[in-house]
Amino acid sequence: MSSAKSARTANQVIQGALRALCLNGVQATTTRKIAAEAKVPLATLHYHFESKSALLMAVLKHLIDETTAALRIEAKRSADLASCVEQLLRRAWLFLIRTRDLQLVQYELTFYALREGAQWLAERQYDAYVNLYRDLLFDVAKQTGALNASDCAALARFILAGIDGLLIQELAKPNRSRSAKGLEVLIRAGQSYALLLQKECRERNHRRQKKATMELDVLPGSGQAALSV
Amino acid sequence: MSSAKSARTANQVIQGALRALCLNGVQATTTRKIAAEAKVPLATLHYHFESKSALLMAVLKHLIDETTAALRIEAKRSADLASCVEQLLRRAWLFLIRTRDLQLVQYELTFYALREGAQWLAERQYDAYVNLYRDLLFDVAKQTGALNASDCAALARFILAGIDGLLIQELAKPNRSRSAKGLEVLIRAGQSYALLLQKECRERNHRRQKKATMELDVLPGSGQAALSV
DNA sequence: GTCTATAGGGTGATAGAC
DNA sequence: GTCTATCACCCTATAGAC
Repeated sequence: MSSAKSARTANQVIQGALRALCLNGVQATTTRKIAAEAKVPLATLHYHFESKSALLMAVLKHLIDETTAALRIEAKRSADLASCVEQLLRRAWLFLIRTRDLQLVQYELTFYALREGAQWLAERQYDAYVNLYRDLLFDVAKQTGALNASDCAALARFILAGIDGLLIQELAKPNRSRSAKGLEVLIRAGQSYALLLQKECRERNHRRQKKATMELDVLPGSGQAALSV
Repeated sequence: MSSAKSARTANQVIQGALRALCLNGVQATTTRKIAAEAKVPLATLHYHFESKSALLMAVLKHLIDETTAALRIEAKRSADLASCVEQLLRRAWLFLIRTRDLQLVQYELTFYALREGAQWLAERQYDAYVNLYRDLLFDVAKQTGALNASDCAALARFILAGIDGLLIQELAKPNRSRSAKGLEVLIRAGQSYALLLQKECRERNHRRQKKATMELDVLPGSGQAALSV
């Protein structure tokens, strides 16, 4: 039928796959189990997806989109960078813990992607999360002029790494109160790093201004800052 | 033949499994591929290991032991806690990057373990790394009396999480220079956290001493510090 | 687009000779 | 302890009717 119905079925398959993956893990998830969870005949999977691998990659893409969207919505505007870092980490952690099973599947699928020649998808995932955190930080930072975008990206990478590390510890050996303490430490570390970056940023600006004043009637201008990625 | 020969064959199987896992990933590693890599007949696997799953868990155990042993050897004595944190992180990172493929397999196997009812092994892995870092830190900290063992464990967890997060980023989207910068940030963060813990530790000691002096001729003693895990 | 039935092959595990 | 041969099952994917 129409592509609307088709898309609905494809989505139904993805949802079924997600349930099957949560229940069995990537290793033990077969197309038959997916079809059963999605309540579609086995052949329907292969009509909508080129292969099992392609279906699982679609699931990972879905998971990335859902997670980043949820975290973006949960984010609230903060007055300063320090409280932004704090709120961001607290809300992210709360969400990730609440969706523990999905996060476990997401890690499994990421490693699966690395093996299936879908490195691009792992990279996309990485970018999606770094950009998410960077945007949320920059929303606040640009108002106070505290940090430029690339500094925000560096801070975002630090936060992402911290969250990943903490989550993996919680998955490997669950202990909520230990993780809660770890989160507090991470918040402080993130705030300290933000402060350090701000100081460096201010110093760069001062130097640039001084240099610009000195060269004002020597060179015809263009003091654009290089933006390293 | 003797159990010596038997152990040698079992080890040969583990080495073959490791090679097969590096080449194919956990998902695509079959007992046949393992047998081929190990140059043993298929049935030999099942004589030495109860099941494929048991064999893979043995591989993970082997990997944990090898990694912790290597990192322990690479560690050098440091004069103070700050340089201990730095050296520890630098050496660990260098080793992990050099053995990138093994680390990828280790992550895959850990998640596999979580699905195979071998949560205990994931916990053992977690403990092995936390204890490794804690011991290396405490070796230095106890000499200066800077930190007690449980503070060292907290610092160890922070370091472990940071390393894990950094390594996952490098696996998902490889970029050595970006990771190198991330490592520098992590070193500073670890050193800052160490300083914070030292300050707290000193304050605790002062309070305890003051309290002990005040209570000297009121109570009969026992000011043992509680050690939380 | 959806379904039933099945092809074609790979899987983990084992029996039984040596 | 080691090996060959094989079992019994499950896998992904597709052919072809509707």
